[in-house]
Amino acid sequence: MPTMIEPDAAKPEGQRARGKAQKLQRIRDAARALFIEKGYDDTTTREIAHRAGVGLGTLFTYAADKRDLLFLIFNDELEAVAARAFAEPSNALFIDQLIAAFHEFYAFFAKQPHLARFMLRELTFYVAGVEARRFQRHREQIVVNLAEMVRRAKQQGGVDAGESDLVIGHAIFALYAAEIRRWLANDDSEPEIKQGLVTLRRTLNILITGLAPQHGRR
Amino acid sequence: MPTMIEPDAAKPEGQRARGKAQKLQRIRDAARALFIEKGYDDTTTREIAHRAGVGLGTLFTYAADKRDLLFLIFNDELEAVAARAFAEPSNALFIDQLIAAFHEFYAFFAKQPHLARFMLRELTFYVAGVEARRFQRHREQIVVNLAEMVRRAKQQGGVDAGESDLVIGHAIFALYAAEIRRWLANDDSEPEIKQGLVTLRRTLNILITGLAPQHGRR
DNA sequence: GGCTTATTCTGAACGTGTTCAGTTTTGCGC
DNA sequence: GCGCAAAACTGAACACGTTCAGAATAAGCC
Repeated sequence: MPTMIEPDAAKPEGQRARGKAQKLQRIRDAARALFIEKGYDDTTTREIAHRAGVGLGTLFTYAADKRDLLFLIFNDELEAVAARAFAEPSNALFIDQLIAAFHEFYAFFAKQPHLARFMLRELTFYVAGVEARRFQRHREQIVVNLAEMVRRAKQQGGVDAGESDLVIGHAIFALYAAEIRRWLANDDSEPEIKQGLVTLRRTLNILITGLAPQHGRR
Repeated sequence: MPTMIEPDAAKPEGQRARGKAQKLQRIRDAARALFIEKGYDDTTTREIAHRAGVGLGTLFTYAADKRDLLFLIFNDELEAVAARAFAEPSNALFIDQLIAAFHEFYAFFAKQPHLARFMLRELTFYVAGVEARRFQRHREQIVVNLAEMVRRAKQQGGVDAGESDLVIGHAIFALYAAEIRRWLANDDSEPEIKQGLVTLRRTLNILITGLAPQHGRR
């Protein structure tokens, strides 16, 4: 069956690009299924390649390394989560705004606590892969979003600090990151979102209220 | 030269224990030298075993895995640093007490920025090795020390927060951990301690002062 | 269609961390 | 000294992540 001039494809893409896209999707699906089924460490790259129906070497033309496969899977979802978290400005109390935003992340990570642990483990410090770098940019974007949230709260009078929005954003993110780690580290069972958010709220409240007495010195 | 009855050893230890102690020391020295010389990733366990004059398998009776070797080397020093950091109570301003304590850690990590990065990378989440667990206990101990510092500051009137000492200790540690990571992540050159502490101070000051306006609402 | 070039794919081969069955050494009672 | 059980040691073997020289395939051109 040769020279069958393009069935119905109106795409400007050649069949090369389509092949790549399909393979990428198969690799993504295979990796996701196996990572969830067997965990990150117990999944071998050979298995992923086999399940995706590609050669072992091919895997590494789509992802820089095994780590990158993990990010390849979750980056899209994670960006969607972030988009939802920082969607529209709110008039609620600043602390409630923060908790509402972070709630999205807690809910997302609670769905795959095991892999969440790995993502949070692997994100510390620089990595080589393209997707890993995307992950880190995404992280920085969250800080920027938090800074923007601080800026608005300042305007509305809910916040009045003598520091730049960005530095404050970093501080908020640091507390969130530490809390979510502690929340996920607890054990292998399904983590309790509500409980995690209560603890996070207490911690963030310290930052908002401050430690020093209102008028005291020393 | 047989039956030479113990040259001058007054130790109650048999020569077995002494042999073990010596080997452990040789392994420590070899690992430290190579890690510093070539970096963590570029050092192989074979090299370490060879340099230490032991078989490859022997290495893993002294450390659970390669990671554990890293902690095996630095745990002692790190505990000494912590002891110095939290030595005696001070009457200085709370923020100055904190900076003075963390200064010890910054100075220590600045000596081996490359390996420091690895330690901070590897410490996230549970690990198998004995030394790695010791490292985590050490981490928790710092939080406890910070909580104690908070308790004293409360008594002296420098701090007046509606939260438990331990929760506050965790928050302080979270901010410190995030800052020291950012400080070390910047590049491969020697990090500037002074600069790092300035940033840390700004961040911790936010926690102490708080974000909310003193009397305002909303 | 044929030819050439660029892209993509592939699995054998490599390097490395880790294990473990077998060997060597030590401690100890006689 | 002499056996003998326990402890410590060892390197060949294994499993896995990653690389790369060459094979296969698509694209472009006549």
